[in-house]
Parts: sequence; C-alpha cells; structure tokens
Amino acid sequence: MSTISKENYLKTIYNLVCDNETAVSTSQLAAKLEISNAATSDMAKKLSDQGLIDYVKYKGMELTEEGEKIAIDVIRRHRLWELFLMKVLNLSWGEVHDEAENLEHFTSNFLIDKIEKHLGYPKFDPHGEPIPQKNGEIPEITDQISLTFAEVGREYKVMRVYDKSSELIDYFTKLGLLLYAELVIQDKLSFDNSILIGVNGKSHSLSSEVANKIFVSEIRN
Amino acid sequence: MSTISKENYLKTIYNLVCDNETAVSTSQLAAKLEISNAATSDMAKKLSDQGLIDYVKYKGMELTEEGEKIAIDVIRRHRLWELFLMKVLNLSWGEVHDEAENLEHFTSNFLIDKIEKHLGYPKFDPHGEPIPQKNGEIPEITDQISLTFAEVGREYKVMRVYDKSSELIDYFTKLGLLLYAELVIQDKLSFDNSILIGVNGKSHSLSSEVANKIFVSEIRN
DNA sequence: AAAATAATTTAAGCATACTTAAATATAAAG
DNA sequence: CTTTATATTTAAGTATGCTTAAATTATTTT
Ligand SMILES: [Mn+2]
Ligand SMILES: [Mn+2]
Ligand SMILES: [Mn+2]
Ligand SMILES: [Mn+2]
Repeated sequence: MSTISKENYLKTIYNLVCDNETAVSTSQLAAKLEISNAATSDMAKKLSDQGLIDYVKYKGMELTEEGEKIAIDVIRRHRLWELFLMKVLNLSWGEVHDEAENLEHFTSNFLIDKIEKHLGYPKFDPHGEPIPQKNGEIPEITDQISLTFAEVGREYKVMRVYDKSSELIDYFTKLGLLLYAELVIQDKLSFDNSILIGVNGKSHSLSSEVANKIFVSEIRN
Repeated sequence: MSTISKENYLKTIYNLVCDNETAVSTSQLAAKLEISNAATSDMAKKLSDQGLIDYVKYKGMELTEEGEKIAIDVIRRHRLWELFLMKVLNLSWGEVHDEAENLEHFTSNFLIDKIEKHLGYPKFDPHGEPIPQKNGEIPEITDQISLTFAEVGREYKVMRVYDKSSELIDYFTKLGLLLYAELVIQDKLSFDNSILIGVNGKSHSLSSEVANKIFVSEIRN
C-alpha cells in the first residue's frame, strides 16, 4: 500500500506544510522531489483517492490525518537512523542524512523500536530536529531564534540546523559550528545582512542565507 | 542498474548453484523467489543481456564473474546486518534474517564497512554462514558434517544451520540448539532416520529432514 | 519413432512511477 | 474586461516487474 515513492511524497508534503503553514502546490512539491509537475499532479490524484491527502485541483494539497500519521512515522525512522548512525557507527554529521534517506523506508516498526531503545529514547536528532515518539507525539522546540535575529555581543548555543545537504553540514563542521556549539555575535553588517561570529576563539563571516539555516538559543550568564 | 529485484535474483542463483553444483533451472529459481516461471524466464533474458548471467534457453543459467560479484556483495551485506542486529540491537536468532532481507538492498558500501569494523571484522554470521570480505574472499568452512551423519555416542558442536526460516530457527532456539551449542548423539532410529540428541541435559528427537539442516563438527576430548 | 507429458518461453495485459508535449485553468497585466 | 503569462493537469509513451494463458521445446513413455 505505502510504497517508497508514496512515503517520500507524504514526508515532503509534511515538511513543506510546516514551512508554508498553508497548502502545498504541485510545483513546490515537484521541485523538492526533483521530478516533473506532471508526475506530481498524477500522484496527488492517487494519494487523494487513497485518503492520504486533501487535494483540490489547481489549488494545492494537505495531509489527511492518516497521511500525516505515515509522514510522521517516516520522519521518526529517518531521525532515529541519523542519530544511530552518528552515535553507534561513527558516521560524520554530514554523512548521516543521505544514508537515512534510504534506510527510513526499509525498517520495520519492530526494528526502529529497538534502535530507539538502544539510544535511550532520544528527543532530538543530530540536526536538532525533534524525533516523533512511537505514539506520534513530537517533542516541542522552545526558545529558538534564527541566527539572523541574534544580537551583537550576546552568546548563543546552536540548537538546530535546517539544511541537511552534506555540503553545508560539512562546511559547518569545518567551522566548528556543531549542534550545541557555543558562539558569540561579533558584528552584523547591514549592507549585506551578513553576520560575524566567534566560535572556539576563531571568527567567521556567515552570509544571511546561511545564517537563516541556523537556529540558536541565548546563553544567559 | 542493479535494482532490488535483480539483486534478489542474483543472490538466489548464487545460493542455488552452490547447492546444485550445476546450472539453475527457471522453475527452481521461480520457486525460490515465489514468482511465476514466466517472470523468471523474462528476467533471465535481461540479466543475460546485461552480462550478469550465462543463460542458455531451455537449459539453465549460471552467474558470470560480474554477476557473482554482485551476488557476493549482497550476501556480504545480508550476513553483516544479521550479525549486527543480533549483537548490537539484541534481535533474536529468529528475527534477524527477515530484517536483513530488506536492509541488504539499501546499505552503501561505506556504511557496510562501518558495520563490519564495528563488529571487529567477523568471519561468520549468526547461522554459521561465512561472511564475504570486502575483496570478495569467502572464509572457508572446514570439518563440518551434516548431523545426519553424526555417530551415536560422540559429542558435536553446532557450526551451521542451513534453513533461515524463523519457524525452524525459533524451534531450534527453544531446544537450546543455538550456534556453537554442544550436543551428544544418543541414538539413531533406522526405521525413520530420526536422531535422538542430548542438549543441556535434555533429550530431543529430530526428524531426518530437520537434522539435515544442521551442520556440526566433532568435539574430541 | 511417435505420442504424451513436463518444462520453458512468448504473448498480452496490468500496476507503479516516471518522462515530454499538449491542453486547460488560474493569475497578472494592460 | 480582455489579453497574456504562468501554473497545473491531461494525454501519450517508456521502463520495470509482475500476472495468466497460449505456444513452443524438451523429455518420457509406450
Ligand atoms: Mn535528515
Ligand atoms: Mn535530521
Ligand atoms: Mn539470512
Ligand atoms: Mn544468515
């Protein structure tokens, strides 16, 4: 019933709805999945017929309760695998996402429960994203702001990185900008909205595009 | 190029050729894969076109060097996963095979190398089957005989179990007939070729069909 | 050697999941 | 309000991997 393809559609719709806070368009979804609009439109009809999405032609789509349940389950498997690969098998921060992208579709509930237990029922994945629990509940994210809004002179801790592409993650790794790393805002340049940060005694400049992907919480001394 | 389906065909051909020590017929392969002869015949043509099997119509098929390389690689992934699931994630002896059956197709060489390293470069899987090394070499099996040929009064150690179905493995688990378990042959009944064995101070009768699946080596005191 | 039986292949068709090209609906400009 | 541009859907076609039924080849039996 729920193939690899469908799981990927549902997961992607879920993430896009979270971003948008509105229905997802065919072209948006197609772009994320890197397939044609035609294929996406086709699949929308099928998912709708199966009761997994609410779909209004030419308007957009949202997950039904049933569709969301599947999406959350795929995300659960993805994030647990990511953490497992890092903690147990010593994969690097930049390596886990691509591997998890495959494993998420071929892991039984039984096995994923074992993995969760082995990790001690963790709440967040290596990117700071919440790991859905077995019952579908999702741990809350609190007190996070985009690095773009951080203020000069204050100290922050990295709590989440939004982009999972290995290039960006490898770049952050090189800067020492790991999850839970501490940093200070040294300057904000208004003409290009870039930010100068200090990490581990070194200074780095981040463009506003990149800073937007990092979420931090303030450290109050 | 090498899809899940093709990997399963190649792996199954490999195992059947090992059993037969001759070319594999369409119907034999179809039976193992639980699909129609027609589908198998169809795929044989495709695998042959791709240079993965030598196939003579109406006669049978064997793996080419290239096909065997893929088959051995799938088997390597399968057996490493089985051992990993048992040792690291505490799955039971009867549970590992079915999970590995899926994971074997979605594990990069990179990841499987990490798993192999984590396990300390093991030579045998939980069923006593040899784990192919990265370079394609397969550890040798030595000094094993089928339990059918074991002699009354002598002691043996379980070295390999040929059937991986969870029903049979669960049955062996219940008897205490685990890998490396020690047993003594108490009697052999000639009228039905069944065997009476002692394991952990208890006696069990094994039919000849079942005894055939167990390979042992003698313990010399 | 011919006929009967069994194994195998070919043919036709279906489901999934894509593609490009054409048609159609919606949104934006004038 | 009509025209134009953009987004979306439908149509037609492809590849994979199955199915059942028909045709063909190989093997046994007589
Ligand atoms: Mn990820
Ligand atoms: Mn993640
Ligand atoms: Mn197995
Ligand atoms: Mn095994």
